[in-house]
Amino acid sequence: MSIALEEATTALRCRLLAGDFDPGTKLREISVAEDLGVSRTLARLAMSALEHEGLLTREPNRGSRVKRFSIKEIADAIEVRGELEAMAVRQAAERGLDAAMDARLEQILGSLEEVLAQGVTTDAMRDRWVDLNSTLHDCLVEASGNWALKVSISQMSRLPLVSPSALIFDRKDHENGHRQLVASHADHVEIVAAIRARQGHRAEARMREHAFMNARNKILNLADPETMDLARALPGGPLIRPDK
Amino acid sequence: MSIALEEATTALRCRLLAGDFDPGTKLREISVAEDLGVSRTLARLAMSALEHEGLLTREPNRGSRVKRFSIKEIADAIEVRGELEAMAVRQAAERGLDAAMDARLEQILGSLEEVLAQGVTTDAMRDRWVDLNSTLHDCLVEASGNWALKVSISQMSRLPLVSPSALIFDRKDHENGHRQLVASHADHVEIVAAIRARQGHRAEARMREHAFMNARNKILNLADPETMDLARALPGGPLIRPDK
DNA sequence: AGCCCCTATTTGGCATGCAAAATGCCCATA
DNA sequence: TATGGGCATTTTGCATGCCAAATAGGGGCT
Repeated sequence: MSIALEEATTALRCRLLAGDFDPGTKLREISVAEDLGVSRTLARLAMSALEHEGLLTREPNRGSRVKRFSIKEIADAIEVRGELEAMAVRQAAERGLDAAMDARLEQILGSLEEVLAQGVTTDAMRDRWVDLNSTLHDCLVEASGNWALKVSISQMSRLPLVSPSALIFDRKDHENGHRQLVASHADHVEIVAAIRARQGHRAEARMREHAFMNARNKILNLADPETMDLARALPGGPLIRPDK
Repeated sequence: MSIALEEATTALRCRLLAGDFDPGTKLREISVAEDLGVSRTLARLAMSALEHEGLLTREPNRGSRVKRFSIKEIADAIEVRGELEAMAVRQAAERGLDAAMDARLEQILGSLEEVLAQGVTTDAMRDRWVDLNSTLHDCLVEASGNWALKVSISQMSRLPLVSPSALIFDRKDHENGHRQLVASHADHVEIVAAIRARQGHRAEARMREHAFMNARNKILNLADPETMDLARALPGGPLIRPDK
C-alpha cells in the first residue's frame, strides 16, 4: 500500500486541512472513493489512517465525520507541542550535540539570518522561512535523541495549525510581523547556544516561551481571520470553529 | 460491524504485547487473517491500525514486521509520558477541580489506601491496585481538561511497558515492593493535595518525580527479568531487547 | 563462490456480493 | 399540523475472488 494509499491519504488530508469539507460532514466511503479516484477498499484505508491521525471521528455503524476542532483544542495541542519541544531541547542540551548536528544547526541558523536580512516580504521568502523554520524544529527534536518525543510531536503536528510549518504572517501590520520574526529568530539562536553550553534548563525555558509566543500569535490571528495567511495554503479553514 | 475490527485489532495487539511473535518477524496478511479467523481485508485493517500505534513497521512492497523496541526507546516513552502527566497535573491545578472530579479522586485515593492497608500480596489485590492506579492517572489527565494531552498520553500508553497499568511488582524482595507501593501512594496523595491547593508547580514536580521513580523501577526490572512480573500478563516479552 | 534467470509467493489494489444497521420517506393517526 | 410507525433505500462492515507488480527463493551456469 505504498504508492496509491499514501497518495490517497495525502490527498484526502489536504482536502480536509484546506477546509474543503465543513466540520461534522459525514464522509461516505463511496463518495470519497470516487472523489479520490480510487476503490472503496482504498478509500476505507485512507479514512482509517486519517481517523488515527485525529482528523476524522468514526461512530460505529454510522461511518466517519469530519472532526470539528475548537480553538481551545488547537491551543491545547500547540501548548503540548511546545512542552514536548521544550523537553527535546533540554534533553539535547543534557546529551550534547554531535559534530554533524552542530554544523547542520549552524547552517540553518545562518540561512534564517540571511532570509531575515533580506526581508520576508514575498511569498517565496515566506515559503523559504517556513521551510527553514520547520527543518530547524525537526533538527532540535532529532538532537534530543528521544524516539518517543519525535513520535509524539509529529502526531501533534499533523493537527491543523499545530505544525511549525503553519506559521502565520501578519499582513495587516507588516512592521509587527517583522518584529515577530526577529524575536523568533533570536529565540532560535539562544536556544541553540544554550544547548551548546549544556544549559538544559535555559534551553527548555526559552523554547517554552518561544512556543507560547508562537501559539499566542496563532490564536490571536484565529480570532481575527482577516489577517490570517497560512503558509503553504494549509489549514485553518472551516475545520476550526470558535464553538465547541 | 465495527465490532469485528476492534476485536481483531485487540486480539492481534494482545498477541504482539504478549510476545507471541519475535521482533522483526514479518507478518503476512494471509497468515494473520487465518490466525485471527477473519478475512484478508480485515487483517489488513487491523495491521494498519497497529502500524499507526507503532507496534508494527511497514516497508513498502515488503509488508510489515513486528517492531523491536530497545530498552532506551521504552525508557524514552515512559519519560515522555511522565512529562505529559506532569504537565497535566500542573494544568489541573491551574484550572481547579470541579466538584465531581474532586469527589472521584478522593474516592480512588481512599480505595488505594484501603488496598494498601490490606497488603498487596495476592494476584487479585495486584489487579485491583493496577486498576485503581490506572483510573487515578486517567482522572488526573482528565482533570487537566486538555484534549491534546489525553491524546498524546494514550498514544504513548499503547506502547509496551509504558502504560500505567504495566506496573511491575518486585517479587524477589517483597519488602522492597511494598515500600515502592507506599511511596507511590504518598505521591498520589500529595499530587492531589497540590492540585487542590492550586500549587501547579508542586504538583508538576511531584508527578515528574513519581514518573521517574516508576520508570526506574521498570527499567531496573527489565535488566533483571527474573523478578519481572507484569500486571495483567501484558507486555515485556520478546518485543523488548537490550540491543538497538 | 558469484551471478543470472526463472518461478512461486506476497503485496497492493480493484470490483463485487451480501447481511445488518441506519437513514429516509410515506402515510396513517391524533 | 404535529407525531409516529412501518417500509424501502442507502450505507456500512466484512468477505471473497481476481489481477498486476514487486519480491523472495531456488536452481543452474560460469
